[in-house]
Amino acid sequence: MELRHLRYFVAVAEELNFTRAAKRLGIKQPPLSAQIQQLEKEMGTQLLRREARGVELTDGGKLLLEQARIILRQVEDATIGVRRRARGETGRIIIGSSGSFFHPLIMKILQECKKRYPDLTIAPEVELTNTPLLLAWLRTGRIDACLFPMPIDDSEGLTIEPLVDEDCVIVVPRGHALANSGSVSLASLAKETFVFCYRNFSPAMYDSILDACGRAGFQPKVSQEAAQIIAVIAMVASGFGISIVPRSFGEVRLAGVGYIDIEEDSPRSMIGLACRRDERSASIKNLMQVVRLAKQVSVVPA
Amino acid sequence: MELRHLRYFVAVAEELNFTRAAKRLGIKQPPLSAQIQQLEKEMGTQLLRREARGVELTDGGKLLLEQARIILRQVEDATIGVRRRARGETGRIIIGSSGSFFHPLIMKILQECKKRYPDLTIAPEVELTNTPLLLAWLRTGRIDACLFPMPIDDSEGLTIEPLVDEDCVIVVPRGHALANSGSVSLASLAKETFVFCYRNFSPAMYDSILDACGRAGFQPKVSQEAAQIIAVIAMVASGFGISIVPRSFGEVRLAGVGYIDIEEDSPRSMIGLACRRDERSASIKNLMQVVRLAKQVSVVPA
DNA sequence: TAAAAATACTCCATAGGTATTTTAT
DNA sequence: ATAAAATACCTATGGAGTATTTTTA
Repeated sequence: MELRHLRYFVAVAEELNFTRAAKRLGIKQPPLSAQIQQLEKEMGTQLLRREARGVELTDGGKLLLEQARIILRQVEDATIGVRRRARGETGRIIIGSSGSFFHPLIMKILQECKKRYPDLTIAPEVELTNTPLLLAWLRTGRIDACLFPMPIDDSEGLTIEPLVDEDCVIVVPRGHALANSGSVSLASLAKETFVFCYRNFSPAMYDSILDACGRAGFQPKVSQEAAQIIAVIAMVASGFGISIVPRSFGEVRLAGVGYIDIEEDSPRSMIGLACRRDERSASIKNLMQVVRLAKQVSVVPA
Repeated sequence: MELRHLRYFVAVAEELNFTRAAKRLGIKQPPLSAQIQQLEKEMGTQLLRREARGVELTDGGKLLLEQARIILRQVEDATIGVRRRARGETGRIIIGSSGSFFHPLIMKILQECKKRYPDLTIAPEVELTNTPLLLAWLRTGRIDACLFPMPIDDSEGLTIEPLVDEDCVIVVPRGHALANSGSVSLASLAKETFVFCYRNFSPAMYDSILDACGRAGFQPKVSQEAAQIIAVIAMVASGFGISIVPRSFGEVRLAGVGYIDIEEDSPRSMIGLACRRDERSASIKNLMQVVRLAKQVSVVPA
């Protein structure tokens, strides 16, 4: 059986007249009769009762009419769906990230993507992990794109779109000596004890902070390490020490912590969106394109 | 697009190799390539990425593979379904009846039908009505088959399969003079007042009862008429009079009534199943056939 | 170099057209 | 007598086969 048989059958079943159906189909009556006879032979039963005035449907014909309409509709829908999928307008992108990112630009990009491609789902990879593993996941295809703290040591084979470049702030527990300072220099933190994320969580940020401290003349004493920045802030609140986090984490208004600006030479936190350089999926290219455009429009140079 | 394109595409998508797919399809590789190229042209996008070692699916190709499998499955299912429908193994038969019939043979036939054709639904016409209207409904196709009290005046164009032939019993209210009689003659009811169904409800049964009374030497005095036999029995219970109903209605154990046998020359209640003589639907023919066979097996001559 | 798909062509099966017959009012 | 489908036969599109080239790991 071919779709032609179904298309022809639906025409005859709707017109209840071979001649009119043939005209509607743009073919002549005899070949139409022949095709319907083929179909009846394959079905092993009559589908249409030929009466003197037109034709009527048999029980089998009635059922086939229903089914054929559904099938033909589905073929059309599939065609449209495949075209949209190929254009990257539908589908599901799994996007990874080491922990949560609070920068408003990231939210803006996800919103913009939803606006342009409402049928494209951007799903976060649920398992939280660290940068090296995310890199491996991106390369093997477990995830399609990933938010990374930049720079990445090993960006071989990846396309990276820089997204966020912000400074850091100091997190101190309520009651700390510096809690009421408007801003302080890094050097004044030389005697403090610190809580940081494991270096693996984000080598780039870790090194950026340690480099800045080095330039300020000290090596921070680390009392405690955590697996996420949120956990770091919670630990600061619990008195494990102070910490340095990207400015956008100042949004996390945990009871018991305060944020202080860093006077000059703050470590910078940079985040980029990465995908495989040889990526063929239009949806992922669309996402990267949205990032590129959104930055142009909204990031005002400081 | 034709189903051929989908069949070929599924083969290639599953083998991920044109040559093997062609072999599986029983055609050669070049025409298979040509068909897939046609499909890609119609879809307006690449479906398969041809790599040196075999091929891989694009996003659009992945979606089409899913959809094509569904469509091809649906075509197969439709084919099987149409064949079954044509054989009368599936579908829905609307069966009419004037009121409820309690004869066990009727139940037996419905059960037998369910057993032989489990996917064939026999649905009762819900609107209760009378014999002449049911006849019209059967002729116009509102119902497909109908249980009728026999004989029918106007059986033109119908096929009728006799189903039940039983005698009648007398219904009396509790406390009636005859309530404890084992059996009585019709003649002894000459002075009673009666409750009957409207003649239109079932002309055959009405006439059968009146004829029997006539032969017994009296014309029953009718105090009240009802639209269903069940209602008649309820009215007897309420003291409107006595009545005569088919024996199988003795199953209706309404509080306040008793049933008494009729000594010789009882009116007979006959029920037949009718369908249109020119009926083409195999399912309805199957139902009639079940009636024919069930009678042969189970009706033991008295 | 080898494996696999694409290209170029040829052929023929069959979809579709034309003319006519059959069928049932 | 008419309307409509079936039959018979012809035409030609395009699906499939054969031979060869191209491509890439």
